[in-house]
Parts: sequence; structure tokens; C-alpha cells
Amino acid sequence: MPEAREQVPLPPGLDLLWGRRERGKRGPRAGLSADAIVAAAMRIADAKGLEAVSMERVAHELGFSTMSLYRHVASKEELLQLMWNGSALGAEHLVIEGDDWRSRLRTWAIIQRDMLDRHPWITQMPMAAPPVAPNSLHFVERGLATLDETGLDDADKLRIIGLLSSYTLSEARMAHDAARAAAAAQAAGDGPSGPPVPFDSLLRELLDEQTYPRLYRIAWDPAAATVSERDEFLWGIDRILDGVAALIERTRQDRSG
Amino acid sequence: MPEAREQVPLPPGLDLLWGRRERGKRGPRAGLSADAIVAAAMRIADAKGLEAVSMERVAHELGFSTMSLYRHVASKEELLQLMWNGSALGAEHLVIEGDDWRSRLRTWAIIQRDMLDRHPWITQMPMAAPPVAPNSLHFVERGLATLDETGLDDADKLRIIGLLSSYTLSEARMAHDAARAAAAAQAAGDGPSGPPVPFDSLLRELLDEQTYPRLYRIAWDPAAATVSERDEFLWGIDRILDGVAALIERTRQDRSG
DNA sequence: CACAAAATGTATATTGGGTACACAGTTAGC
DNA sequence: GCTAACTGTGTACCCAATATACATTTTGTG
Repeated sequence: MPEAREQVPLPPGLDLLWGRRERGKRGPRAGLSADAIVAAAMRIADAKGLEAVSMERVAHELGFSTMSLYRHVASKEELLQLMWNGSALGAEHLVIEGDDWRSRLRTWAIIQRDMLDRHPWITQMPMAAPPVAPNSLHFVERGLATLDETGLDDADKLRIIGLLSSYTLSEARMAHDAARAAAAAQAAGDGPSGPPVPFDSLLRELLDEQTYPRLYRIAWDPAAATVSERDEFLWGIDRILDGVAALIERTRQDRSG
Repeated sequence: MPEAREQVPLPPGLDLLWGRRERGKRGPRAGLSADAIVAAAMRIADAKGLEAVSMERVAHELGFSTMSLYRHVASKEELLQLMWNGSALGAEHLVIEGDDWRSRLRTWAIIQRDMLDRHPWITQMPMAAPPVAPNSLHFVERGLATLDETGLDDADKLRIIGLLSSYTLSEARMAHDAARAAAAAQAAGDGPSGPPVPFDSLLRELLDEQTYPRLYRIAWDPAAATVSERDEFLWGIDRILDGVAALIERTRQDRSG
């Protein structure tokens, strides 16, 4: 792999992402490319989970030898970075409809959540660095755009985007973790000890009333647990949007007052 | 390791956490214990990061052989679960001061953030299952208690706790990732290519005005980046609390109206 | 046009980490 | 004292990432 054109030294992987890694003209035409590798890795991750993504497996999927990947990708960590960026593919052509900032911002958050659900492995990725990938930044840019006519200053807009992203990412992660755990329990439960125990009865089993009075009450409330995870997620988004609305209101009053 | 007492089958690791894994009386007195192993693993993780925690290293730290750990801990994954629970040690004796729900809940969130900062590896942990650990649940219970006199119903209280937790966890994760990346760049920058590039100049380098107009403006704004990460975090907490306040207000009106 | 330089793909080997397994020594209770 | 239930350990195996050296292909240059 040739050195990056001499400029600001980018963190590993970012040079490729931003098109700053040049390939020489000599040598055989490459039968492989970073894009193909990333696509194969994403296919595997979508189908079998992130832990199924090994260099050997990706290479095999493409019909090449394991080591051939290293001619196009510096390390597995870099490959993961590229997968992250790949997951946000299409953010550049994203158009968000909506009359007011609130419905637009809500849609933006939902799109992000859907993206995470489409590629559940994203929430499992060990991220060594803040994701400064082109596609991610496109998506942030679209988020900022939803707040164009709110009168907020730029810093606050960015903070709002960060707030919603943090929450969305975290909720998706928990939901995916739970789904994985359920699937694992399912698989294990096929064994000697019968079917797995659902989460609720687990809590009922473990919580005693003295130590955890409030949780105990919630665990035993028959009305609980009727809300889907997605609705729980949306509930949280709406609370945050309430907070944003308050901020916008206050900002407007400050300005006119 | 003996089988768990016959009851509801718990996910791996939880039986130990909830004191349901019995040890026989015969045999030599154990020189090792799950607690000691977890403590050693946490020491290593605190000092050298989560990736430094290997079974070999933990065992060596304790002066035992690698395989001895497996007499007390079923797998590395279980050890990680136990570490997670260990990080929330002390939640049972937590007392949160404050006159109104808002200041109490704010304090609760800050305590959680401080806990995560004390053990940065928590945010790196691959969590295969929702954390149903005694200490974590204690902490949740304390969070619910801050909302005791708000008139909210239980389900909403739990959602609020989840919302704040999600945000806090996610923010801590990003902050730690960034810190790790900076440290890594520091180490790498000692090499041939000189000192590493700070995050801001990186963005200025990469963003072009046409594609990312809003981000471009923010990146080049001299007034930006003067706020500490902690203040950014608190800003988000306050937005969420605004949203919670709105919900409480609305709930009270619904009830009286 | 020959040939050196620059690439690509691959086989081999090393390293590191998790863990199955068998065995030796130890202790409680019959 | 005998035995079952333990504990700690050495050895072996497997998997995954990746350094290295090599054969092969292409290109630009003298």
C-alpha cells in the first residue's frame, strides 16, 4: 500500500475514506478492492453477526486468500471503520420532509434508528476513534439542516444532534443486545434445561420487595410490558424534543426580550 | 464448578451474581475466589485498559495459573459480566440529596457519569445481555426514588431512568473513545510524522464548504470548542430534564383537569 | 525492447488468547 | 481409612490477526 499524499497525517483508515490513499499504476490490475472487501464484510455481519467477520471468512467469501485483504486494507480495525462508514451509505441523498423542525428532527432520529436496525452490528463495533467518516458527517449535516429556521445558534444545533444521536445509538444497542441474548438463550434452551425464561419473569424471580421496592412493583404490574421497544424509543425521542422545544422557546424570548 | 440449585435457569453468570451458585464443602479450601478474580481484572482494566485483561494476565496478577481461573468463573464472558456488576459496587448505600426531583435526578445522572469515568472500560464492554446485575438494579432503584413525589406513573419513571442512562452511557462512551484515540495518536505521533493533529483542525482539513455547509461553518467558528466535554454532557442532561419537567407538568394538568 | 520498479496475490510461520481435558494433591463425611 | 467432591495446574488444541518472503504481473524508462 503506497503512502498517503503528504498532507495532514490522518488517523488510520481515514485517508482511504477521504480518497487520499493513492494507488500506483504499475503492477497487475487488482482483482480486489477495499469496496468489495467492505461489502463482503458487511454481508457477513448482516447475516451472521459481527463476530463472524474474520479476515479469513471475508477473503473466502470473495474467493481470495486471507492475506490478500491486507493489500487493500491496513488492518481489521480499519476494515471495521470502513464498515461503519459503509453503513451510513446514502446519507448524502437523504431528503427529510416535514413542515416544522420538530417533525423533521423526529424523522431524522427515526431514520438513524432504522439504519442501526438494518445493520445491528454497528452497535457492537469497538470504536477506537470518533467516527469522522464522510457518510456519517453527511448525516450530521442533514440533521443540522432540520434546525435551520429555529433561531438557535450553531453550537446548540450541533449539541441537539449529538444528544439525539447518543440516545438513539444507546437505545439501539440495548435493543440489539437484548435480542442477541434472547436468541442465544433460545439456542441454549434447546438443550437440556428446556425453553429460556423471558426477561420479565426473570426479574420477578430475582427482585425481592424489601431491597427493590419500586422495581418490584413495576415487575409485578400486569399492565406493564405491553409497549413495544420501538414505542419506548419514540417516547424517549419525544421527551428530548420537548426539551428542545423549551430551549427554542427560551432562545426566542431572550432574543426579543 | 457444581450445578446451580434447580430453579429458574439463569443466563450464564447471573446465577453467581445472585448467590445461586453453591460451592461444595469437600476438597481443599480455595485460595482463589470469583471476587478476587474480578477485583484483579478490574485493577488491570483500570490501569491498562480492557484489552489488557486476558485470562493469563489476571491469573498472573494473582499468582495462579491461567487455568485456575476457570474453577471460579465459567468463561471470560462471565468475568466481564462480573466486572460490570463490580463497577456499580456501592450503589446500595447511595444516598442522593436534593430538595426537588430535578436536582436529585440530575445528581443521579452525574453520579452515573462519574462511575463510568472511574472505570472507562465499562463503555467498551461487549455486552451480550441486558445487565441484570444486583448492583445495577440497586442503582436503578435509587434513580426511581428520585421521582417519588412527581405524580408520574411507574412506567414513565422507569422510562425516564432509561432515557437518562442511555444518554449518559453513550456520551461517556464517545468521550472515552475520543480520549483513547487521542492517546493512541499521541503514541503514534512520537514516531516519524510528528505530533498528532487535534480533532478540530482535522475537521477543518476535511470538510469542504459546498458539501457540508453547516458543519463547515461550525468547524471554522473561532468561538466554538471552548466548552468542556463535561459541560456539553450537562447541557444534554438539562435538555432532557426540561423534557421531563414538561411531562410532569402535563401529567399534573391531566390529573386535575 | 530489456529491465528495474512497483504492485498484486499467496503460502508459511509466528504470536496471542480462550479453553477442553486429564491428572495430582486435598479435604469432608461416612 | 476410604471415597467423592474439590482445587490448582500442565499440556494441547483451536482460532484469528498479521509479519514476511516469494512468485508473478504490469509499467515506465533508458
